Amino acid sequence: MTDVTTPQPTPESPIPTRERLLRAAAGLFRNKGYSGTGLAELLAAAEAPKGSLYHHFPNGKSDLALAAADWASEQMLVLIDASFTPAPTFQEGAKTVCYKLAKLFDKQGKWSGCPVSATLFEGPENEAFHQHAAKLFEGWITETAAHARRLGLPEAEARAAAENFYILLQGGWQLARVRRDSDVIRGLHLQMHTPASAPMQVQKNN
Amino acid sequence: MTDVTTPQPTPESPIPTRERLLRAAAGLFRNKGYSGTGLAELLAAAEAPKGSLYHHFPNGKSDLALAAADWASEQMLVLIDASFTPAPTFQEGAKTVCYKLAKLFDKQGKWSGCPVSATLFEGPENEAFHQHAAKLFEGWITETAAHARRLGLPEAEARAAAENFYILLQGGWQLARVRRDSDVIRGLHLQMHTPASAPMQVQKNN
DNA sequence: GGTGGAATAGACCAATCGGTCTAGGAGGGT
DNA sequence: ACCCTCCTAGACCGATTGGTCTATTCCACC
Repeated sequence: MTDVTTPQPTPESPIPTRERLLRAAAGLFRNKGYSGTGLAELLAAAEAPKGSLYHHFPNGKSDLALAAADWASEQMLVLIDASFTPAPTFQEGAKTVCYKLAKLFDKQGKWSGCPVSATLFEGPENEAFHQHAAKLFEGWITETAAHARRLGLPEAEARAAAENFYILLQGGWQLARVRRDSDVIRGLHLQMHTPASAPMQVQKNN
Repeated sequence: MTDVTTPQPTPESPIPTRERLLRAAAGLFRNKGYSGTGLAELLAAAEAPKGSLYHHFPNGKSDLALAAADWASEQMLVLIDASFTPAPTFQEGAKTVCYKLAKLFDKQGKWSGCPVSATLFEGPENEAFHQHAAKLFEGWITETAAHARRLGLPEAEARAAAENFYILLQGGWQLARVRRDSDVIRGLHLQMHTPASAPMQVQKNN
């Protein structure tokens, strides 16, 4: 979830080809979709020749897409953990996730979509792609639910809260993208379903 | 938002070519994305020759995409109006929208994405595409906000409630798609942000 | 019945697609 | 020095892409 767009081959840390490919793929797929990204463009962005691609990912574009989705998903999990672990409450953790994501969006001027969905939703109508996406998404929810439980939410509510948070995040992500306004994401936590909290008042930024 | 996938040239109502193209485009783009859909496949689905496409949409695929997004958006607006107009409260209207959408998904076995975002988010990085998508999305929100106002929500809350509903809908749509489970959408209204309502308890389907 | 525009039909095109394949370079092990 | 393996490099391929163009059909109108 860090800077994805630029491979930036820093002299002291020459990013290995395989990871350059992953980063370029994740970045491009997020912006232009799986089928919207050509191999030529991808290889140019990764500064890698075609031979390297098919060496590291024998099945070519589809292999790369799955791996790139994994990579991006992992970044998201790291962000989730980093946000919830030090949080005093689930609400606070969720808020931190929103703010971190919003900040990321601001930093990298591009308004990319969710990497996993962008990569895997279309692509070939391949069932493997769909199941892969499903697995990654459920991973986010499961991880979030674990934090919810740890932070004191009862078993039943924990999973529901995680799902709800995920839904808000995806929807907000999309609206933020279409408006190019990261404040949409920052405001999400105010909308969160809080089963046993005080009645909240609407305080959006517009 | 009705049956999109099958052009079905019923003998008594021979759907005009232009609309066959729109339906086929909306249906295919939802499933495979803009760049994931080839003209050949599209024309086959619409049972129209290439000449007709470029007659009705001089700029070809991109023109068709914009028009198809308009068409799909209009269907959505109809569904929104049909749901909110007879509703006694905003909550009830929103619930109806969810249920109608879920039913549609069940009926047409395919788990397509949101037509507007699928069509317009990728596609060419074209700025026109982005602005078109933004306009359509805001249209949904504005329409929903109008119903909210009509149903008694104070001005400030009306727009926020509409936005929140839209965010939930988009997020839920995506989760439902990845799980192939329309109940996700049916359960959305329970998650709705209800500024001044009684505390709600979590009642998800799993 | 003829005429003109709207619409249909599909052959055709350059460009690009994803993918294959061979050749060469880099570097450690012996 | 030699080899062997990992990786890079890009020429090359058939298939498919979106788009153009000409010919033909259809039908309302005079």
